[in-house]
Amino acid sequence: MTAHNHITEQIPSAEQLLLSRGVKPTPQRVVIAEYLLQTESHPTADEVLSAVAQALPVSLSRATVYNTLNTLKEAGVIKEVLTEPGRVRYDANISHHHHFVDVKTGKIVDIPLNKVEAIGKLLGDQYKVHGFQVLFYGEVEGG
Amino acid sequence: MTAHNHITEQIPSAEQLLLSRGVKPTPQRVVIAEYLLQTESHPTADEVLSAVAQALPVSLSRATVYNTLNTLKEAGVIKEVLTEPGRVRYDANISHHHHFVDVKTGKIVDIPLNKVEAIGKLLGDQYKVHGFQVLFYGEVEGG
DNA sequence: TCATATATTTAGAATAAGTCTAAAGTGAGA
DNA sequence: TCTCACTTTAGACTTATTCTAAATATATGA
Ligand SMILES: [Mn+2]
Ligand SMILES: [Mn+2]
Ligand SMILES: [Zn+2]
Ligand SMILES: [Zn+2]
Repeated sequence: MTAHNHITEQIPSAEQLLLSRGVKPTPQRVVIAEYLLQTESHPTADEVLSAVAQALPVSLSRATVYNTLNTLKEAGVIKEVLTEPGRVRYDANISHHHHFVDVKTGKIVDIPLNKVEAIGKLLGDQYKVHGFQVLFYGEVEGG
Repeated sequence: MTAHNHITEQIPSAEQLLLSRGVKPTPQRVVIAEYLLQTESHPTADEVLSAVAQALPVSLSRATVYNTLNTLKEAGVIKEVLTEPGRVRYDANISHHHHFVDVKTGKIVDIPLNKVEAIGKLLGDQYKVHGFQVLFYGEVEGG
């Protein structure tokens, strides 16, 4: 990495991330991971495809986007976010955090864990909470 | 309602519920509402169809199941529950409560609000919590 | 290097949940 | 009884996602 190469500055980190999780960093995987790492928009597979297709010199197929998203998810690089029926969204923020869905704009923003400590109380003035849902995953005794 | 008619005992309550929400209680709607009111399984549309199709003297089409589930949801009789990609589940428990997904069996059980008050702490010995997700719906300032 | 094995990508077919359409059925009131 | 709005229906359609089978690329190692 040279000092004047400011465009590819962050590429090594996505590559390193994939390598550290045992995922071979192909160009398609790297560019998808980079896109997810720099956005906060929680995009769908389609949104990833259209955002990344032009940024890639080589062509990128729909199947590869889905393959890559599933590979990254299984490797723990990204997480699925389910907010509405029929579409899966993806999030490179794999820390234990939560999401706030703006029902007006559809935007999904991250909520840090500490904001949720007192879940029955207000989130803060900037959020008008219509409702919330807690979804647990685990095992029940005698399930 | 006669004293010896123990089979149709609960039918009036589903009918009354639909009437009270401004939904015309057709036989198809009543039988679907009854099924949802008596189960705790959070069924999908397909599961509703196969559970209810044989219990109904008249035929029941897939489109009517979807129409009815959407009608009941818009009328506030039932709620959608999103737990996994690609399938919507339905819940006649419209109280503000939460869900616990058993990752072993796939069963979804209700969690009352008070259990969730201290969300960072354990749910209780009978639940092994692998993780949880809080999903807010509302509006963000400057969204 | 070359050969070969393995992994990845690809286009397009297939699947599956859900919606739409247009026609037929139903039923409460005029 | 007639009528009109509402409901149900079968099947076509849409859309997100997965599958398939062939083509590419990458890695290994003789
Ligand atoms: Mn999508
Ligand atoms: Mn289903
Ligand atoms: Zn997030
Ligand atoms: Zn429930």
